[in-house]
Amino acid sequence: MTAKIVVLLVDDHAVVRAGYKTFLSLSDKVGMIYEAERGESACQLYNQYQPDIVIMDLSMPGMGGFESIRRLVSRDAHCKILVSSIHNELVYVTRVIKAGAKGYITKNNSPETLMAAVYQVASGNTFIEPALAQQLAINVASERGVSNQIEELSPREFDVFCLLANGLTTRDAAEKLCLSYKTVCNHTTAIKEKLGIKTLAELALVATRQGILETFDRSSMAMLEK
Amino acid sequence: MTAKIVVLLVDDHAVVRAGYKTFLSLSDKVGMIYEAERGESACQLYNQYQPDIVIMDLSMPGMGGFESIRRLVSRDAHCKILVSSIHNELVYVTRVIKAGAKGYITKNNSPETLMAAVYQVASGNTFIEPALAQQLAINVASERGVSNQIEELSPREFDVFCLLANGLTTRDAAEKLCLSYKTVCNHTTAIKEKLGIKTLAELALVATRQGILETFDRSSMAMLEK
DNA sequence: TTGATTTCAGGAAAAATTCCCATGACTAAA
DNA sequence: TTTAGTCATGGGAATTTTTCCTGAAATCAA
Repeated sequence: MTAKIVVLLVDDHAVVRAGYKTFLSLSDKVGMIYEAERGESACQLYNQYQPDIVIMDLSMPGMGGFESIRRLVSRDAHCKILVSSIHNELVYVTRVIKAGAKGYITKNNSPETLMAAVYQVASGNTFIEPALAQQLAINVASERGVSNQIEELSPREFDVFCLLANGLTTRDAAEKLCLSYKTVCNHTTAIKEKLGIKTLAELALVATRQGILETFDRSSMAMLEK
Repeated sequence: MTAKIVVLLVDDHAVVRAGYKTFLSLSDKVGMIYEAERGESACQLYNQYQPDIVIMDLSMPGMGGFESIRRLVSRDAHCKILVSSIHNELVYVTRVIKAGAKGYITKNNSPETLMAAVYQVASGNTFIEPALAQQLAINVASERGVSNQIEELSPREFDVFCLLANGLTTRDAAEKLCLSYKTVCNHTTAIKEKLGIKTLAELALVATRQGILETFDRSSMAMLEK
């Protein structure tokens, strides 16, 4: 057996990091575990320790998970990133893989599944959570784009889409993405065009209906629908 | 000190539960820790073990955190629920407390804060995360109700609000309401001001969270106003 | 009646958006 | 290697939307 797996854990929630550490330490193949709260420090720690695998949460403050993935990959093309997300929507899976991650699992998995994913990714393979992989396969086979028009958005457009859907102004989104205001304007126009919508409100509705935005209180909404 | 604190942990993510267990076991005042993946089983386990405190995640599949709180409280009015959420929006705090929870903290807290919250709630007090409590106090003091600013909209403003929330453009809304475009613009500005929002996307989000959708005619609006 | 509030809307100014264009980077095909 | 295509980025000008201020008419409660 080779050396132990060095892990970099990126998640803004201390509780969640503690959970991962507990799970990971069940295996004797895992060595040092470094932790980062956000994307910025993750990049720095990555360079410093050269971990065998990065386990990353998607929804983080600051630059966010997607941008973090892109940066890590642009620095080191062989960077092995396993995304662990609370989202079980297919849109995310495809996006994340496109961005350069090597694996995707949701957080409601057993330690065993997590470790299986870690081994796979750390040894250079890919790992998509079986249930999601199934759905993905079906979707692809049935010729229907994963989530219709949203899939047609370019990666950058998707970034902008997410921020706008969350209620950010064009200016705020530009700042968050470190882009010119005009660029975001142009992306926004393209997004509206592709999705066939006119207002930001529609954009937010599309996002919520696709489950891209967590609406927090689904139960009471379900009640209203009846 | 009396007997140890019996905890019921409700979160659909195994990793997160593991994190809590790690944090909680740092204290010798915590005794048994039971776990539930979702609201349904939480109710059952609650009856079975009568825990001193329930630590609950908000965003869960199935009945969801919100509904779970209501059920637990309706069964046992003295049920002590500490909500631990990834959301740091005030809306959630107030709604959760209204639903009957006794505490609210976000997930990016230290073990110490978590334990402080657990002690407080378990011993019959309440605990709101300090930072959020601050904001809440400020909001209340400045007279702006947190969640139901919608109540402050005038009837006409509410009409406009509903249309915009459904994705209509200002022009379309004006036509639908037989108003001048400028009038609708002005109403929109007033609405944004009252709700403290900047974009139509936010408007749509507020509407979804309040469960207001496709309520065009005045009759159903009158119902909502009560 | 009086004062407060709501509804309506116009004009001028400010801000946001669209549309068109150009650049550089990258990729896939010929 | 050349070519063609896409993507991301943003500038400039024109256009559209929104804000802000103003006032008039209507309603309502005290």
